[in-house]
Formats: sequence, C-alpha cells, structure tokens
Amino acid sequence: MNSLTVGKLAKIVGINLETVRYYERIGLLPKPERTESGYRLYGNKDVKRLLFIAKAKELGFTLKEIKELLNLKIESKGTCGDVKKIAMNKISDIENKIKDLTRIKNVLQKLIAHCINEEITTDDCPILEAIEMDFNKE
Amino acid sequence: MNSLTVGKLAKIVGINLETVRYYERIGLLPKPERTESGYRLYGNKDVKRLLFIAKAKELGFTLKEIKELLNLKIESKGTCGDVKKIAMNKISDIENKIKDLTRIKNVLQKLIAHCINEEITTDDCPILEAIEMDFNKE
DNA sequence: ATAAGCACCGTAGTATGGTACGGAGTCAAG
DNA sequence: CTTGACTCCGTACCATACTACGGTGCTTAT
Repeated sequence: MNSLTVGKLAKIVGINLETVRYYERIGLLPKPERTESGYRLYGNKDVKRLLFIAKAKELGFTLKEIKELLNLKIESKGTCGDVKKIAMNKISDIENKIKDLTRIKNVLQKLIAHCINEEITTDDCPILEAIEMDFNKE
Repeated sequence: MNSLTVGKLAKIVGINLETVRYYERIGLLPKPERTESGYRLYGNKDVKRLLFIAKAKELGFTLKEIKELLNLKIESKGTCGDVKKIAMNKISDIENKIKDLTRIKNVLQKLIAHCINEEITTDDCPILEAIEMDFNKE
C-alpha cells in the first residue's frame, strides 16, 4: 500500500521531489513511513493530498490556508462545532472568490461578444472599457 | 480629476505606497502625470485599476497574468480576433477555477451537514474523510 | 520661515514558495 | 561486484511580490 518512493510520488503528482520534502518540512505533508535504510514511503493518501494542495494553490490559497483546510479533517482536539465554524468561514471565502471570478468572466464574455468585426484593431474595440465599467458594481 | 498623490492613492486602495511605485516599475500601473516638482498624480482610473489588481491577486492570478488581463483592453496592436482568443482562454481558466472552488465548497458543506452533534470531538466526526472522497471525482 | 509631514529615488531587505547542490549511502541490473 | 539511478540531509540559492531605508527635496500649517 505504501510503496512509493519520494521520486515516484513526485513524478505521479507532477511536482519536484524537493517540493515534497519542503512540504514535509513545513508540516503540510505528514512525516511518512521509512524503510529500514531511511527511504520515505508514500501511499495513495499522499498522492491525493498533494493533488489537493496543487489545486488549492492555483485557486489562490496560501500554503498556510491549505494547511488549515487540510487540518479541518485531521485536527484531533476541539469539537465538531469548531470545525463547523471554520468550515463556514472557508465557505464564505470561497463564495466570494466565485463571485469575483464570475464577474471577471462576464466582463470577458461581454468583451468577446462585442468583438464582432474581427478585423477592427483593438484600439477601436469599444468594449475594451468594460472591465472598468463592470468590475466595481457589486 | 487627477488629484491624488501616491500616498493618498495607496491609502484609498489600502495598499502600501511602495507597492504603487513597485507596480509602476514593473509596468502594471501606467506612468502617472507629474506635478512641476515631480510628484505623481493619480485619478479614479488608477484607483479602479489597483482594486482590480487586488481582487485578481486574491483569485490566484500572478501579476504577470493580471497584466495580460489588463492589456486586453490596452493593447494597441493586433486585431479584435487576437483579443478574442486571449479572452476565451482566460474564460476557460476562470471556469476551471470556479469548478474547483465549487467542489471544495461542496465538500465543506457536506462536512458541516454531518457535524450534527456539536459535542462529538472531531476525531469522531465521520465526514472528515469527505475531502478525500469527493475531491477527485470529475 | 521653519518644522512636520509628504514625496522623490535607488537600493537593500523580507516573506513565501520553491529549486538546486553536493557529498554520502542504498538499491537493482548486468 | 560494480555502475548507474535513486535517496538521504543540510544548506544555499532563486523568483515573485512586496516593504523598508535613507538622504534629499517639496508643501503646508503655525
């Protein structure tokens, strides 16, 4: 089950081997089993965890925030009530992100929609002001 | 109209004054007007631009990517067709981000939903495995 | 008219998130 | 039984995105 060396794990997930060690150092990855000779041994759980980390990073979460997200399921002291509170905060953060992304997306779509004549230079593309016009309405 | 000094601009937007200068250096903010004595003068457009930058950063865009987004409306060579292509790519990036965020949100909501007994310690909270279970489907 | 409070500039330092290096030990194939 | 690929570890270096510093000049309120 836990049969992946650090190099293989890194390759599967598509990250640098040194990054895996780095994540371990900062406590983002749990300390893995070791072989007799001291080699790290990883399993499926680690693959999933690293994939989660990669996604969450792309979404603008810092490693610290990702740690918090992951600790929501690992944290062993405190009650479900605590987890609930933290999770609810995370959810509202996420909802705000989705709202902002949607807004940017809408502006880009409007921009495309108005670029009907493909040969007009962008200088004359009237929608290029859309970002400013739209972005700050709630 | 353009009546803000760099310090006032920074205060309005809620960022460090040095950051404004930094953004100018890397070309993320246009070079502003100057007073006779060389003081920078900013206007409303700059406020909006900085607010956009701040949002986009939170959403996981790098400064380089933000520059690209902003250049979609500033770029003066190339056709609307080019803008369209770039914008469409950005839209699909954004859609992916929204998908991933939604997935994480769903997991968190499930986690909350199953935390009915507020006094059970998190060790026993059965949903704490949800992140792993859910995250990698589609 | 003078001192407090900004702004100017270049340069240096910091935090985060990696990435590389190098000398030594381990493993697996020929 | 050795050679090549992989691992170990600590440390050093890197890019990105700021943030601070410090000497000097401007501006404004008393």
